[in-house]
Amino acid sequence: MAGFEHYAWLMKSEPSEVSVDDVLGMKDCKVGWFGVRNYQARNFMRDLCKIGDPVLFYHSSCAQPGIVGIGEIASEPYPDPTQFDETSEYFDAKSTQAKPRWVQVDVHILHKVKLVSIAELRTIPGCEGMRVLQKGNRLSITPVNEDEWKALQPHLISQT
DNA sequence: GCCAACGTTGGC
DNA sequence: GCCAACGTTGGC
Repeated sequence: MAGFEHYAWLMKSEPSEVSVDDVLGMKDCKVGWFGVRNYQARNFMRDLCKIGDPVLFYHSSCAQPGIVGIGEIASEPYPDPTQFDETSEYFDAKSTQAKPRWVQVDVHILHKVKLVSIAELRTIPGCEGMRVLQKGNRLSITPVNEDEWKALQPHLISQT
């Protein structure tokens, strides 16, 4: 993806699976982004996520979908262990230790923010183009460019 | 619960 | 390689 522009990442999680509070309760406030089974999303992690890239932590498929926290990419890509776990819903019989099909990165949560709901997000000038707002978007990881990131800043109110 | 949109699968 | 069928996602 030559010339592909990104600055930060928006990463979606269902709070019933892993919420921002769950991550804050984990060691070093860090979580492995397991369970991605979409090639485009995988490729973002494999090829483009860099340690230190800013992350918008987003809750999806819930009563109040939206941005709930700020974090950063905290590891290089590495094989997603759940692909080898026969008891996991993310098990992939076609994946091998020698040739893992799925990778993940660690995400470190820095702090929570006051919810920026998807409805509010749609109204922020400069954020209209965000992938997460596009019809039919289903990627769990989407790039956020620098202009979108800057446009968002006044709306990100830190919460402890 | 509805339903549009999308990715994946598999027969041909 | 085409494409219909199917399953999943996710906001509403």
